[in-house]
Amino acid sequence: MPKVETFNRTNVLQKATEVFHKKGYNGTSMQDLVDATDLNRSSIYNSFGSKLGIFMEVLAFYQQGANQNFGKGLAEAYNATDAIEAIFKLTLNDIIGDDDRKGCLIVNCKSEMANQDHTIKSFIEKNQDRMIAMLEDIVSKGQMEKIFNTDQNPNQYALYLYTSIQGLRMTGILNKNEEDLQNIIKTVLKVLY
Amino acid sequence: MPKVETFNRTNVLQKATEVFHKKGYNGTSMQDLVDATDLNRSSIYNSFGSKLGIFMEVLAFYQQGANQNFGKGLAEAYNATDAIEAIFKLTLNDIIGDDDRKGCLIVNCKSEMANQDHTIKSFIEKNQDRMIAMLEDIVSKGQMEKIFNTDQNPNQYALYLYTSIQGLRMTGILNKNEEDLQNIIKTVLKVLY
DNA sequence: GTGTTAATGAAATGATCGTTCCAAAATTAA
DNA sequence: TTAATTTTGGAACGATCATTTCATTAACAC
Repeated sequence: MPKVETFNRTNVLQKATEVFHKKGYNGTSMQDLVDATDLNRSSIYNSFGSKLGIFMEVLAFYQQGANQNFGKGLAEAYNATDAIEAIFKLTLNDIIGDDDRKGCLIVNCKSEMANQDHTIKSFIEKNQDRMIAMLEDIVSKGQMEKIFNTDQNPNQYALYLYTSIQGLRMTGILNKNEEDLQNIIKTVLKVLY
Repeated sequence: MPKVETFNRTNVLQKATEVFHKKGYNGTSMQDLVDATDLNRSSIYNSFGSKLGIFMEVLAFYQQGANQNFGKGLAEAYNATDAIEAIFKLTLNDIIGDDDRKGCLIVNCKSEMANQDHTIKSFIEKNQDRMIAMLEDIVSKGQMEKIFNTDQNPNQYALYLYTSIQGLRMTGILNKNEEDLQNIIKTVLKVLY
């Protein structure tokens, strides 16, 4: 019956993610998206509804990529130490690997929009819940394995680690020295032992 | 000779700061500033040059206010423990006291613009240098007083603390629970002892 | 008071904003 | 091949963007 969507949706989201990541939500125009995706204006609106619509899909796309990375890292971890170090190592690699020093799209989005748009706010709350659940799980296992201390409960340590990751992403925007960043991570994790 | 500037510059910067803080740089329009400051468009351009011009002054104004707060807190500190706790306590109060949960203007600005505008980037680098110098000084004294350990040198600890403060500001945007935030701070500082 | 100078008010600048509209092109079921 | 359906291309929408222009108003030195 109908003509089918011809473009590669993943590819388009990839391109759109790059633009939003580099320029932020308010700094990105529809024209920027048209240029980056090689899609027509109408096609964007037809497929994503609005600027906020495509941005929400971009956020989900970005989050999915990060989750996959974490998943792989955790799969190779033999104990809680490996696991938590994998999380921070992947974050560090993401920081070091980005020559533009854009920071984390989700952290940036939180800073730009969480206090203004309810849809964004609740997306990020869910993202936070997932991150904290993951960290809590690692801490919990580490405490059962007697590798981590029990000075704080897993949820408290998870919120601490989540906070540290956000701080790391912010610092990574201006500090290019890998050794410095590794040192911060070392200090952050020391309290667990 | 000339008619003199009639408006209260501090008052105008105060109002402009509120707007930029709430909506971000790209989210704020010149019309927003006209409405908030009760100044005429021409007067804004006449006195501040451009949107980026007034924003730079807003950043300096905001930074100055924060510095004064830190200064007062540090003046009352008898030792390094008091000092570092004052810094985090003031940060916590700033987070808790803001019902809009806007986060820190400078952290937000870093996330939005540091990778795009060179003037902004260098402002924030200087701000970071000052913050780290202040923290380094506290750590240094604490180590001399034998209150803090010497596992890391003052500069390394300072960067760690700076990173933690940024993380705290990000977490504070969505987490309203003061107890949780205090707990994070406790965990952050534990590594020093 | 007069002359000088700069701040002000209000309108207008061209560019760009996000979004819509509609005819044309393209795809599939029949 | 035809009919049905939806994507596409491109122009256009009104609104808003940051900035400029200029006549008017107000303050100071003399």
